[in-house]
Amino acid sequence: MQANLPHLQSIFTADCVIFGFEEGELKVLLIERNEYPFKGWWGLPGFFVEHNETIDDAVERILYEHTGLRDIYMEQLYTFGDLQRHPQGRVITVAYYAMLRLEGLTSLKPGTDYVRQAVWHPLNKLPDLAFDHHNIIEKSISKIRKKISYSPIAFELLPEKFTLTQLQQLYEAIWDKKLDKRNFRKKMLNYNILKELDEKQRGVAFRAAKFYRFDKRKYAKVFGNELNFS
Amino acid sequence: MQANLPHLQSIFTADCVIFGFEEGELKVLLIERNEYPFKGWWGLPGFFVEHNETIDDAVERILYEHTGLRDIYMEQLYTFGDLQRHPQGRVITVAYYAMLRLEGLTSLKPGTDYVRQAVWHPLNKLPDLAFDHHNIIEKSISKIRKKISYSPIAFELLPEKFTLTQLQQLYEAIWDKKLDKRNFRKKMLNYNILKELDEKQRGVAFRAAKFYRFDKRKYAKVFGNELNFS
DNA sequence: GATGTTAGTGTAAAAAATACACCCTATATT
DNA sequence: AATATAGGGTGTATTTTTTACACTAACATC
Repeated sequence: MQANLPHLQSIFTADCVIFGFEEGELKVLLIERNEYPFKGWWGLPGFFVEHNETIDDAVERILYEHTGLRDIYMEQLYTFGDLQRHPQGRVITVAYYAMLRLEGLTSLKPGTDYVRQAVWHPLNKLPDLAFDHHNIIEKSISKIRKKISYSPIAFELLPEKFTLTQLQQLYEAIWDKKLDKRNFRKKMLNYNILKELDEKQRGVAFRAAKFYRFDKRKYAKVFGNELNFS
Repeated sequence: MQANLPHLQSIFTADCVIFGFEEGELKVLLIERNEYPFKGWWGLPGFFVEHNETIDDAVERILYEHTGLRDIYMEQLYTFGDLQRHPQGRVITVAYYAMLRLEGLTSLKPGTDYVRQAVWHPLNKLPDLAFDHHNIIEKSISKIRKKISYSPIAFELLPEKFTLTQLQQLYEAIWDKKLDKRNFRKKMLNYNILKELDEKQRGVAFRAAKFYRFDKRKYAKVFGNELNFS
């Protein structure tokens, strides 16, 4: 594709799909590539896995180098190994995903020349992407939809303190579907994994909403075991 | 570990976790290795992925070479890349799993010298296994437990025609838990994905049970969409 | 025809899910 | 000060789903 392609450093890489939620919208973290192939394109943070590091370590390192984000718990999504996914030959990539609270994470500083900038993009208006990254993002979304059905990963995407409306909007964004306010609240509160705080919203031009916090201990009790059949 | 280790042909492999169900018991397909490392040990069918084949193709080829099994739909489970999982250095392995009807699959013929024999082993008395294969099997089981909660993959593990009791025993084996017969039947029949056949068991020393068949079309309608929230 | 073994069935009670509409309250506007 | 605006917050009746629970039916064998 381009003259001065770098040598392949290994035949497998790790990619990160980082989701964030802000203003009722799901976003994904993309980087602008500063290196061939796909120089100048947007893509997922991702790079070669070194020979002496585990994949888990690699993906953490790569995310940090590309975006400055640290200590993000990522889960493995899928491994992609199509023959044409990389223009320089078959490169297998292990994709990981994570969900983040988007408060205060607006300015991201890449720590490598391979990346020009890292920017949150709304999921419903993504640019063209390098490699098969569109495909990887698709797969992540469908995994998240399933997962949120039986485990409240949603909390990862919200600030520490959140209102029930924010929580509901998040579910609505992930499922792309309106939910009933009263039923949603009833169900959520019945799980008993939310802790009501004394605090309220401030400076809003309408009745202020109560803040809630997610109770990790209770969560483990409720969702630690499998779904029930009988 | 051993003198004449073969050269590493690539740094990643694909492993197969094949589950079968027979006589109320879950089984997994293991091979006896005829090659270092772990010559003489039991392990999962697995081998190197060639440079010009997709992982999906590789895993299908490997399963065939190791066991003679063909046209088995396998799903990707997880990619394992710990530094110590292979004695010759870091080898990344992509594990796939599948579930099979165990009728008539008793005699398996390996087609490669790497494998001495392929044998079904009951899940609850596995021998010591090569590499991290115990770990891989563990992870497969927990995936199956989750998956069966929201999609009836159980049918893959039963013969074409099965009785409701067989179906129930399968669920009980996967969940390691007794279920109520009446409730189980009611629920299963209510899904409307079973077709009652005219046929009955024959030659059994007690009241013969009706056979059922799994209706794929109806299944897609019922389980095609996600779990519901509101 | 007695025995043993699994197949097959119903109902009442409890729990969960759903559909649905109005008043509350903090600010902004006039 | 009165009013408008916009989201916050709540209850109930109905339906659906889940659960707990025990006996008779059918068939082969002795």
